[in-house]
Amino acid sequence: MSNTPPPSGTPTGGKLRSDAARNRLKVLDAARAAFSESGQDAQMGDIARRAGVGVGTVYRHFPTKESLAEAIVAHRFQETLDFLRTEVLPDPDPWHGLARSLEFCGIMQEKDRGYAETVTAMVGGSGFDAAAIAELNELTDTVLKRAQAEGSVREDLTVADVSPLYIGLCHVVQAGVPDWRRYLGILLDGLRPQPGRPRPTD
Amino acid sequence: MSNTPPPSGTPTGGKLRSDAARNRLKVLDAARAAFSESGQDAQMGDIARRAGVGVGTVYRHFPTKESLAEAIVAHRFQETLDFLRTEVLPDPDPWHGLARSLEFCGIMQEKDRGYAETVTAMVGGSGFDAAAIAELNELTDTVLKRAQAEGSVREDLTVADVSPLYIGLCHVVQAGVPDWRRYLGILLDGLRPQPGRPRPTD
DNA sequence: TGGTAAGCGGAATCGGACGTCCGATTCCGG
DNA sequence: CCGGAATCGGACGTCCGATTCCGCTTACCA
Repeated sequence: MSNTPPPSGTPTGGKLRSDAARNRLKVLDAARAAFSESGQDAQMGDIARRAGVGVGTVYRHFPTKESLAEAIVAHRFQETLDFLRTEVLPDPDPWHGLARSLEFCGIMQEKDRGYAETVTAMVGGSGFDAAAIAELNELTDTVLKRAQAEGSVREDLTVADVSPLYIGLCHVVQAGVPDWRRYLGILLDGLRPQPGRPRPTD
Repeated sequence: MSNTPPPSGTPTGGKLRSDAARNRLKVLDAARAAFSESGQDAQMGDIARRAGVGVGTVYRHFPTKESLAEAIVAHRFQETLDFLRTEVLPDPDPWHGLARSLEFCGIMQEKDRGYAETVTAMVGGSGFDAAAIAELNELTDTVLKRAQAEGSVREDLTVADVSPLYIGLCHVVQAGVPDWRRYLGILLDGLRPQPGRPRPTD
């Protein structure tokens, strides 16, 4: 016992020795690549190799594979928030913004086999930085309300209805459906105000 | 070498000794239960235990875990086809039939953690009884065309557009979204003839 | 520059799942 | 009722990936 190396959450706790800090980044990069390619099947040994580092070093920074995976997920989460903040929220056309945010999810999934897992975690809100979750919901809610205000989205939808769309889309992409954008089109049409069926409440 | 135990595809090749036949069924049942609970993570040892049989027996009937999994998938596939044949096709209301077939998928997924995998395989048509795949497509196509004929579904949809819906839905259910039926509702609305946007071709 | 604690590398260890093997047991035709 | 072919059962071998351990190296400060 007597062992509690720097908690090593994403934010580096105390200062690290310069080489340690450098290695930490190399490991994160390598892990990002490995998880993107292989999802949870990525191997610690492989990550170490890609990082040009020994396994021991990987474990020094992230005590378990799971903790490393979490760090990657958190990073992807931030990337997603960034996109919403800088691209979707400022979009003058709320409907377009909403569509783009879904498309973004599909594109990410194409590049990153682990993205679906991230999305599921985000939506499920499981064990996450509460602030990040809150911001995500707030951003989504804002865009949704704006779109409803301009009449481009049905009135009865809430954030809780939109979240699952991301999950479904990611997995459709993951399953290798080549023109997932067509699927996305169907989803989007389902969000439009429905003429004959104005309020599918319940 | 010199070994090629009864090919052991789903249809029992030659006659089995009575106890062997009995055990084969016990194994299949146990496997069904195990895969339903744990998906691909189900363990051979556990399956044997549930079946009240030694691992050796399991391996006698299914030379690898994968072959056992395939048998289960094939079984689920047949169940699905049965549902389409007996419940959806005869439904006088094609739209209702279509909706029910999607709902069926959600319900199966709730009961069976491995169902999404089955659906993905069915849709991808990977390594499957070609006849079964053909029937699946034909059934779906028939229902879809009927619905289009009565004007309840947009004209531009094809089987290829509908299949991904199943994949997405399964995974939404799998992710634990409690009211996935609401998600299903959005999907279905997206299938309706779209007033302002009649032909999202491309 | 020397001392030293922080870091490093990677061989060795652990654990656990699949699949094999073979002696014991059970069906079934004659 | 018998003999042996077909089956069983489950201990054991194999493989593979995560994690640990520890002697060696290096950054950093007085």
